[in-house]
Amino acid sequence: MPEPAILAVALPTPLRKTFDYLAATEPAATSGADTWVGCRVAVRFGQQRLVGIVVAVKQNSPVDPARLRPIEQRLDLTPLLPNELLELCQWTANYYHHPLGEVLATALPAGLKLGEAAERTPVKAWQLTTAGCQAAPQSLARSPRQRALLEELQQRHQAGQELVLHSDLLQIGFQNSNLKSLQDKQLLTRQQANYSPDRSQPLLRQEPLALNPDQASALEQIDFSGFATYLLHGTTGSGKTEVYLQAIATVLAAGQQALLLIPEIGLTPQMLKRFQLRFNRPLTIIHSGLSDGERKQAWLDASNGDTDIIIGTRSAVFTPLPRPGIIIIDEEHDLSFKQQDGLRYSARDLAVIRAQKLQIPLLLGSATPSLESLCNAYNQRFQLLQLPHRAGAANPPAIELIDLKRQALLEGISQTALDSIDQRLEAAEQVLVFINRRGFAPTLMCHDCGWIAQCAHCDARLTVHQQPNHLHCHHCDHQRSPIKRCPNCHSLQLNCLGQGTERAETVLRERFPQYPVLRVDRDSTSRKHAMQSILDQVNRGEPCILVGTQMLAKGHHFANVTLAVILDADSGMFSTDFRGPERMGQLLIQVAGRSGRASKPGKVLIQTHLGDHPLLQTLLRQGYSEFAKLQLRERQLTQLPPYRYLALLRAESKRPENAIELLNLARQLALACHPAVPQMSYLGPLPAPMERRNQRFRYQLQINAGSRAQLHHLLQQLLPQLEQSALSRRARWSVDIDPQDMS
DNA sequence: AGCACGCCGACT
DNA sequence: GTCGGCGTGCTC
Repeated sequence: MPEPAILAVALPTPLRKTFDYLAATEPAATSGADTWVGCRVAVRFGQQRLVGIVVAVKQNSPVDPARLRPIEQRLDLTPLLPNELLELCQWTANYYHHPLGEVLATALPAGLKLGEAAERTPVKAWQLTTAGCQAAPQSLARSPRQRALLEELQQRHQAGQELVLHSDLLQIGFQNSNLKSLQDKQLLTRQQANYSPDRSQPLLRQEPLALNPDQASALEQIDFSGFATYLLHGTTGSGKTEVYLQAIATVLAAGQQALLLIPEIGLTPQMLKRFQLRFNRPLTIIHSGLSDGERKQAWLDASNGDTDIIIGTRSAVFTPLPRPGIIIIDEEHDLSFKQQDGLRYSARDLAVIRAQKLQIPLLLGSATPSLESLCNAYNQRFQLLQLPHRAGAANPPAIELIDLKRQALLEGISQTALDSIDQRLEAAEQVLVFINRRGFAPTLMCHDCGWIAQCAHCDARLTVHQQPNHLHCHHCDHQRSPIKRCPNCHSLQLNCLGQGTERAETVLRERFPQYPVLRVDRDSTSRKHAMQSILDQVNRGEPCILVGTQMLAKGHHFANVTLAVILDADSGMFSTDFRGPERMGQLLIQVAGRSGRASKPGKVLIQTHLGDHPLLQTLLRQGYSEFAKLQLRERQLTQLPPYRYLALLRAESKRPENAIELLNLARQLALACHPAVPQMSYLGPLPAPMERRNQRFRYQLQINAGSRAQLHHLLQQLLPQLEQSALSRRARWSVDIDPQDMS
């Protein structure tokens, strides 16, 4: 009898290694070594039962054979993860220095991760009974819908279709009650069917739009026969989506699948509708509102090749694609493509690796590409495609700075801005007021003694909210009742300092009482359908003022907005994060893009105290590309990404010394591996920008390297040593490769 | 991470 | 006398 094979299993634990188990011995379950890899197994791990994934089969193990346990159960007879995805996960684990088991757990939908059967829930379908096949439709003359239904089913039956999907029947206009009636008459029975897509219709449901020369040229340059990354830099309103649609049409026509990644709140109903109306092909959307069951279903549909277009957020980069044709990332600069906890991966960067492995094109689109991507375009790693003009007759908005120095302000809004708002409303047009802070005011201060309302758990001020009236910490979610009297000097003179969306809303309502003021931020849109009802009202086109945060800057199309006012352009320029200016530039251009998209000319007013700032001036006078070049030059001079490669070691603990000592050890170990030289520098341990957050003290050690290979080599040596130290258990710590947010 | 084991402080 | 705090060690 041959010895049982040994399986290397990746388990969802923070340990950076796989564990060896003996394969089950029943002959049925051990048919051929190859089929093990990519299958899930249930195993005992210490005292717990876990589900892991077999990543290799071998004949012997470095572990004492007596200590090897057999697996408890084989959960898949055929690999759940195709080789290509498993390799992508392995690459991810290496690159982000994260345990493979946790990478795989991130890649799989929750149900499959926990060991549920990899089966799709059968869909509801109907089948005619013998009586139903023979029944004369005329016998149902008294109920025309039932008669029509019977005729429909008999027709399909004659065409050889036994099972008809419930959803198909609803879609062509039949009601649940019609089906129920025929069921009661025993003319049909309920069945379960496996979903199988109907691709008999022509690919296009709707004629594509005519491309302008820029769009046509961009599309022509995409080589669908192999791997390349294309950076589609298209001004807001230049028609990027049409390029996506036609690129997708090309791969669908070749019988392939398309994967489109979008930012977390980026998928507007308008855009979704365009994709649904364009193609007669199955389309799956993977969004945050899906239940675990729906997620599993979507994943398995993609895996079985039963869906042709997959639209999803960050984690959808791990969707299986048996017939891959293209990957597209919309708004590639968006921060939400980088996961900010646990496995801190960038879906954009993983997409590059995946497209390369799959030998398919990757299309990155943005009106404000990240400096990383622009740099890759300039050094020929990405191919730059440009759409410099707005589609149709739309002209770019006129952008003006309002110098706030010496200006009288009404709660942060200048007279110039108020006058412009007035004009636009009088002209029956709409206005957008952007302010990147929710709540009423960011600070509550005692006028008599200077006391400031602080969060009890963080080094942060409590934000004043008035709807409902309370104080709220935006960093740890701590809330408390409003304060009327200063706890320090008992004065009643408590002042709200600074502006938030609620305050801007209040002021604008008072100043423009005859027009509706609609606030759009996380608080005002948390109720279900609240966002939709606001959008509906705006789309009716009547004059109104929209006040809101970043939520307004993402993707929406407001045909009648002709003025955008940015209340505070300065905060990004003073940010502790070196990416602050880049983010601010992107935000300004994105907000500006909301104004005047149709035939009406748009205007953008930017309030600032830094009117002469060279970055702002370049952005306004020469556009985003020149602004980006200026920023890139600065990054080169200051030795920062994309010219250098960063890793951030973060540590936090209730007692500050635990985190600091851990990072001190990390620094020592790092220095032992690689002394500090210009090619490899260490910064820290330093307190994080907010030292105390949620009752924990946070510190970081930044490693700045001139080459990726050196950085990874260092971490490969450093992390196992760090893990072995007892200090590593006294603080929570994590590694962030290519950190996007340094806080 | 989970879970067990082990060793000290304030409770029925 | 025990319940439970968290420090330490281990998981094929």
